[in-house]
Amino acid sequence: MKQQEVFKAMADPTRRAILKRLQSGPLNAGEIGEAFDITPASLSHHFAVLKHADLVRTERRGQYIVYSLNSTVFEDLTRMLLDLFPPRAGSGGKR
Amino acid sequence: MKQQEVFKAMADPTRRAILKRLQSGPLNAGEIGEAFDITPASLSHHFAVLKHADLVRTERRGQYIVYSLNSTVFEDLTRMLLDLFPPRAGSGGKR
DNA sequence: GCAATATTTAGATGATTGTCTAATTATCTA
DNA sequence: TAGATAATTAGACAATCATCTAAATATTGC
Repeated sequence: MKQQEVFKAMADPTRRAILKRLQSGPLNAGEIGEAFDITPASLSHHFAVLKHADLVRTERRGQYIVYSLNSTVFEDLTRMLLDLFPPRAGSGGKR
Repeated sequence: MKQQEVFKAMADPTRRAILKRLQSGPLNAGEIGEAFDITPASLSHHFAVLKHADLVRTERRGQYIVYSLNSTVFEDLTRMLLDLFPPRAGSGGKR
């Protein structure tokens, strides 16, 4: 997995919002864009970054291109963070 | 917590390496710097970013300034990521 | 095939970022 | 107090980034 690409992708608030928007299920580019005040071109750029980091998957559905979260990478991401911040006794865990 | 600052701080490979270096315990700026081929000034800049994101704590110890991981923020970070990527049934967990 | 719609690509621009050198601040010790 | 060491701050510079407009590509339905 491209650790650097993933972290870079997550560094932008718009991209994080896109990921959050996709939690409720796959959406096409236009539907995702409704929530943001940027041009389709800019949005497309963010999609490219997310795709390059393997955080989202795409599938053409006729005229539309449908985006969805790539859940397998999230496990990698979790591992990545646990590696950076190994939980210590007494921290985290229960709420 | 400043979500944006944290993600931005994590986006740089040198800063992630610094965090990783601090896993084994507190170190002063010079000790941390030995591992990297950058000037003290650049290193200091990275420290400032990490501090601003509240990922590290500092304490002056005489001539030296000692850096250590701020473990409380890691829990926040974990929550932040679980929020972005809520684990779904059948994903993650066992290996 | 053609017009309409959805999305991406190309190219440009201003802002942010990582790095450097030089100067400054803080601390120790002789 | 003066010199040495540790680290930061200030200012500059090249590279990267988020955004835009304009043009290109892909698909649908008449």
